[in-house]
Formats: sequence, C-alpha cells, structure tokens
Amino acid sequence: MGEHCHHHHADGPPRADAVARAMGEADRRLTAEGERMTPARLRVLELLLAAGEPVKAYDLIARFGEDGQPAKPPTVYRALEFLERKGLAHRIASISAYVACTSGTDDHAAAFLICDCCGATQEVSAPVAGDLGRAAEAAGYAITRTTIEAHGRCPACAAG
Amino acid sequence: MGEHCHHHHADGPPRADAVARAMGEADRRLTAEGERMTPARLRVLELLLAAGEPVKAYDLIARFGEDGQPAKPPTVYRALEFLERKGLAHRIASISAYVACTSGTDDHAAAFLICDCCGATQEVSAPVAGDLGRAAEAAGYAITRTTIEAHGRCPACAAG
DNA sequence: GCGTTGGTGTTACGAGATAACATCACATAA
DNA sequence: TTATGTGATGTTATCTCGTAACACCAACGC
Repeated sequence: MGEHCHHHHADGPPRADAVARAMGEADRRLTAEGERMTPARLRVLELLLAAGEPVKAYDLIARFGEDGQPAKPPTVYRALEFLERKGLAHRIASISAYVACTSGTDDHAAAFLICDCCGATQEVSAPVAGDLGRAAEAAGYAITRTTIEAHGRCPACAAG
Repeated sequence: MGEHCHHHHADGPPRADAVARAMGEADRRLTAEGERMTPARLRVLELLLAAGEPVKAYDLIARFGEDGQPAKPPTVYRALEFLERKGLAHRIASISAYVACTSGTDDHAAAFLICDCCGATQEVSAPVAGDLGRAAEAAGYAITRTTIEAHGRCPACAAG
C-alpha cells in the first residue's frame, strides 16, 4: 500500500490552446464584473490550468517567471487568494496544494477525489444540501464554506 | 464579517475527571489490543481531551511538559500520528489543528462542523456511503480516507 | 489637486511538519 | 543466556507553508 506509482495515466495536462481559451474566458468574465485580471493573477491561473492537477504553492513560485526567475511568495499567495475568492481555483487542504477549478458552474462548493498513487484529482460537485447539510442544520450551524476531500485510488491505479 | 467574537459559549473544556476517565478507557482498550500507550502518547491525548476543542500542534508542543518545558516537535507529531491512526484523534486540515475524537463508535470517517467565530467544533459522523460515496463510486475511485470539514457559525455565534 | 482604494514589490519572519541518525526498551528465537 | 529484530524515543537540523509589515504606485471620484 504505497506511493510507488508516480506515472500519470489519466487526462494529462490540457493542450495549450485549451489553456489559452480558459484564460481568455476567465479574463473576459471577471473584467466584465469589474475585477482586475492582472498579469500576476493571469500567470498563476495559467500555471494551474497548464498543470491540470494540484500544484504546491512553492512550485508555482518556482515556475512563475517565464525566464526561470521565481516569484516572491506573497505574489503567488495573493493571486491564489484572489482566484479562490472568484471561484477560479481551489485550495486542497489535505495536501496543501492548489488546483484550477474545473466545475463549469458557479457552484462554490466543490469536492475532490484525490488519487494518493498518481496524484490525479477529480473535482465533483459537492451537494451541500446532502448529508453534511442535514447534519449542520440539525446542529444549528450556518455553513459558509466546506472542505470535502476523499483520498483513495483512481480507477487506473486501483487496477494497475 | 469577522473573527471578532472569541468568547467560548458552548461546552467548554471537560471536567478533569471526565478527561481521566476517557484516558483510562483509551489506555485499557489499546493496551488490550497490544498497543503501547506510552507517556508521550497519553500526555498528548490528555492535552487534546482537556482542551475540548481543536489545538495547534505547536500549542501541544508548548504545553507538553508539566513543568513548562516544551517538547521537541517530533515527540508530539509522532504521538499525534499514533492517536490518529488509532482513531483517538483527528487532524483538521483546513485549520491545521488536532482534536480528540468524540465519536464513541469505531467509525473511522469523521466530519466536522467548525465555528469560525468562537473556534468550537462538533464532530459528526460522516456517512461515506452518502453523496460523496456515490460520486466516488461513479468515478471508479476506491476511497480510503476522507476530509470533511464545514465552516460557519455555531448557533450561539450566529445569534449573538 | 487630493484623498481613497486596491494591487504590487520586498524584506523578513512565524508557523507547520519532517528527515536523518543515534539510542533504548522489549519481545522472541537461537 | 545471548542474539536479534522491532518499535518507541531523543536530538539536531532543516524543509515547507504561509503571512506581517511597510513602501510604492495606478486608477477612480470628488
């Protein structure tokens, strides 16, 4: 039972044109909302989209400069905070990593299936009105934000 | 919208005899299973039980010595790992803190309701067979572990 | 013009967690 | 009994993660 299969079988990194398209769409949408899609924010979004899987903050920092120059930590953390606030990225707390949002919808409650073997993750919509919502309601809690992360093995790793 | 009410309304720290009882029970149970409840492990469990709410690892480290001497980080992290493995404690990833398990059952899948205002948390049983389980099954994932944490306001904080 | 607001650059540091290695306690088999 | 393996601990050092604080700057509204 281990972390020994580090090859990536599933949907690898998206093609460059897909990344560009997603960035353009995000840029247009947020600009229309009066937000400022600055170079740093776009760059971090680009790195997340290009990775296609969760990325550590310090990996983003290292890859930030096109010339190989790393960014300063606050630059990346600020961009991540913005992207998360706007629903373009998520933090995965159980592995301290960040991932571009892949749920088309405005759905602010995301859940993740994370393969501990190959690192692939899949975002699924988190029905807050489900089990957890019922428990919260019974306890009188007013929920504002959820962290729902399931670890295990993806189909390919479970097989191979 | 903030973190401004830091008083503790809910069930505060448990009474000393309740802590002692819980420790004795854990000690007996694990010893019967052939595990070693060493002083360091008991001490960390005691600190978690006495707190009655999530505690940061470095707070445990600071409070570890009865004489005020802090522990070395690995001492506490090792104990936490053991307690978590044995179902006596949980890590709450979204706030990087640790809490004693309060679910009587052997139920290894816990979920938490966390008040962002007063810090109180409530452990609820996480029905893995519910929404998330269905999503995982549909995606072909074999789940081994879940992190389910809902943030919001407890009844008292929501009111006051 | 002038203040206000929000974003960025930079330095420095605080907080969270673990690697690596030596040592020790205990059980069990030779 | 001695040998030996296993699991727990002590200790040092370091690594990773994240933020506080402050100076600066651009855009906007009055």
